[in-house]
Amino acid sequence: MPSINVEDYLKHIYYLQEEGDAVTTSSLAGQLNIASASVTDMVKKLSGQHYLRHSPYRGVQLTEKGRRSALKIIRKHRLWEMFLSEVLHFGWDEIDEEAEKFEHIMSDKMEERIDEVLGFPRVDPHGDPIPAKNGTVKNIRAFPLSDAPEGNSVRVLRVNDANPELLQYVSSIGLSLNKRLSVKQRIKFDKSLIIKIGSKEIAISTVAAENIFVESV
Amino acid sequence: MPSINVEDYLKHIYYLQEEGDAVTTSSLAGQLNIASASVTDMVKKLSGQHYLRHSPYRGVQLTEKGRRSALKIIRKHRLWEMFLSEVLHFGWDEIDEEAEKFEHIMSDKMEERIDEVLGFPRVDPHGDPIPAKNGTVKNIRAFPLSDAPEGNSVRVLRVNDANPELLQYVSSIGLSLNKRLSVKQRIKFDKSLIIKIGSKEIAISTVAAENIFVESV
DNA sequence: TTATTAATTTAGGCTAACCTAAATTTCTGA
DNA sequence: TCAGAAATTTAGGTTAGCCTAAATTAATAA
Repeated sequence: MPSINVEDYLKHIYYLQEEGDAVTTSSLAGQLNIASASVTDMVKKLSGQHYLRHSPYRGVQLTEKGRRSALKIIRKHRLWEMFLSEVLHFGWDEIDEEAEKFEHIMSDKMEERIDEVLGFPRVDPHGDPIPAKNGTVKNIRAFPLSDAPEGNSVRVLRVNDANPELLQYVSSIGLSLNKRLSVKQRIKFDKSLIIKIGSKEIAISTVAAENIFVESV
Repeated sequence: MPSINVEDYLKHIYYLQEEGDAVTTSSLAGQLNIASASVTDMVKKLSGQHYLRHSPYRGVQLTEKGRRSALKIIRKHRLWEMFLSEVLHFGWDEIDEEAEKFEHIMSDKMEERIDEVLGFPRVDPHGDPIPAKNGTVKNIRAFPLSDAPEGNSVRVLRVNDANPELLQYVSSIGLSLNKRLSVKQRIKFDKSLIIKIGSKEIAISTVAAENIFVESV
């Protein structure tokens, strides 16, 4: 049984790997908010236990064993977020932090019960896919709103949950999962956007638009 | 904020104190399943933080601060048991173990949400009182079934939750909270009892009878 | 190409909880 | 009452994760 710490390392490595870049000691240290030297230690340990491969000075890559462990935790995390949202009525800006702790102590039995109670959901409240028990993850085919061409009509599929303030902001302008909007204008100067939601036109910063993922519609 | 370990010590000290006997190093070590020497270490630390008073070689006593911390944890534990039972339909023999982990990471906000969802329950699924937020605990006036005189009619108010097998056994003979029964006969030889539940007569061991708490009716 | 900078690893330490073995104190029963 | 047994504490050690500072390797820009 991996320790809570090991689980956190694996989860963050998986996330970084998903973003496409190489997973380096410092990117991991950044995610976990600890010193790089500590990461090096742990990475050696995890490599010894075959959770990942480590080329010194180059980076890290999950093995199949590591990937499976990471997905188990991510599944529990997202199911628990869903539960907090649906059953205990927590806001979508609160659930990520709460779930950080629970994912590690949720028994497999509780995972199943919650899955049942929720009706076997496929995505969490931010639109992130919930990995299946067999390790499959649905690929969400969405691109960042910041890449949408002028005039495009799109639908919100996912919002990055890493930043509670972003989530609050997104709610406050009337956006949520599956809402439609269109890109009125792309401002060259600062790369911000003017979007139209319903009848309202709203200016949105690049940074926000980079964290809202949409599909054309 | 007390650590998970500190919380566990305080909780078990509270339980032992409640049983009436002096709380000794070895009784605590027994509860926590660790060596006595380790308990001595921690007790010194907790005494330094004014959670308890320690007379070397004599025992330990919670301070008001320690009592309050213990009750906070016990409240979370019992609310969580209730939630597992009512919402996730876990059996009463499973919930204690599950709750052991959650009590330590449940935020105050989640505690309140769960309290609400459950309708502000006063007792947990084993009949143990749920301490109020202000630190009050309702005293359950029940005596062990093993003390009930022959011919007495009683009602089950509480069952000791420390032993899952006992709980399974109690269910299997048709007993649960608030069920009525009467003591048909007390067997002198081994101090076991014959009780009548509905129309069934059943022999029950002393050890079981000592862990079922009832009131006369 | 090479010198500087940036990233990574190594070395040496710390802390919280645990352990065993040895020393000390308290309890108990003849 | 006092000697042996039982309980407790002290002493010294372990492990997992973290840290800082120093040494090493890789990347980059003149």
